[in-house]
Amino acid sequence: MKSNDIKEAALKYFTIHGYEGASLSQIAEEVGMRKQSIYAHFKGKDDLFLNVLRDAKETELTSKLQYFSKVDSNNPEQDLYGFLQLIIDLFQKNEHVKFWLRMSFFPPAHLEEAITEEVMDIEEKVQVILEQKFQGWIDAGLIIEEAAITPTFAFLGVVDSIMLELVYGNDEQRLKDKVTASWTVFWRGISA
Amino acid sequence: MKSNDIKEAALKYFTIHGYEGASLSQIAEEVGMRKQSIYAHFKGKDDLFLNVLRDAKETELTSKLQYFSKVDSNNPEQDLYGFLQLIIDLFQKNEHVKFWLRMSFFPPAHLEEAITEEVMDIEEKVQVILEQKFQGWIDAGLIIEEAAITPTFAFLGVVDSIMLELVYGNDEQRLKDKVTASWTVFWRGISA
DNA sequence: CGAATTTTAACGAACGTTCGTCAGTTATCT
DNA sequence: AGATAACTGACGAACGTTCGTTAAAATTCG
Repeated sequence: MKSNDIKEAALKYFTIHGYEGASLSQIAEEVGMRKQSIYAHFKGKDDLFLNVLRDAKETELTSKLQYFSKVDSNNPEQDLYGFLQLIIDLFQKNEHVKFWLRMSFFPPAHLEEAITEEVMDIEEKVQVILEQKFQGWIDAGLIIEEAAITPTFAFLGVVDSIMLELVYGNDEQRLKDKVTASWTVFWRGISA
Repeated sequence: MKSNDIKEAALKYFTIHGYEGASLSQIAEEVGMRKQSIYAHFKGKDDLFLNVLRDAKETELTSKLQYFSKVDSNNPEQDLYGFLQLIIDLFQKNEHVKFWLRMSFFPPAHLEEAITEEVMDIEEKVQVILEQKFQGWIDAGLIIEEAAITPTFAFLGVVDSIMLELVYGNDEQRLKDKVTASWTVFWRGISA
């Protein structure tokens, strides 16, 4: 399907240059066609963007949900650290994640509403699952006894900070060190 | 000085729409002049942008350095939590910070090198000071005995995650909860 | 002091370029 | 043959930028 090639190229340029900075000419050139031919597949720039956005959302969502449905151990240390590694792997092999991050926090103004809706949808689902997990571990006496929302938010914070370091991403060693540091302190801060 | 009005308006539009999405027409209109008049004060769009960038850098740097030179107590809990509050205050009353954050992580491609240089300069200075502080607290037995870089990186991670939440910024209560959660877990994870 | 001169800051008009988009035509492929 | 998807050509609008000009403010000089 040629539409997928277009979306792939669009993803690349939207990620690097943002919505306003990405031009249909560049995207078309990457695929090996003229920019007008894109209109045989999409209604226009917005339509193309929103399609890429939804693909990115699905990648993001299913990867995360699948991880937590797969692992079901009573080993929070392994599960949580594994999730951090999943994020790192996803980010490095899948351009969708960087695109998703950029558009989550700096969306094109005229599409902010549509984007925020999708972002909040994921955010909420992940938070709910994470909170349930933590509640289970608290009940099992595996981590400190407190409101489940506390380790949930703290962990989401660790995830965010690692994603930022991934975006920054010009120093592999620094990334490893920051992950190790954040994880060490976080785990000490919640383990019973 | 009219130049400052221009820079102020430019800061606003660069922050909201990014480099590519901000137009000189809009910026000029905000100040009450035509876009051509901007060229009496700046060589062009790049020159205007880099001037705004350097202002933002100075605000960012002096605020942070000043905080750590002012407080010199043996109370890391107070100092560190105060720093988080400083970040939040700065962000909410000063548009420079959001601009700085956006351009740090998603710079316009053709200015990436110049921007990265400025960003790394701040990053490094803050890290050095923070690491010295932590070393002092470790030596005084106030926090866990380990390599000073560990709490430093972990704390920088907390700062980053809070800044992201500030950018996201559509839920004041959620911000407070995330700050509280991250801080609680972090502090428990490093306090002796 | 007052006149002459330079500097500053704004302007309208226009430049060449690129943007996203639409219409009509040709080529490809079942 | 008919449908799909590519093409060429053209559109108005906006972009950043340069030009020449004007009016006012600041500076220099007789």
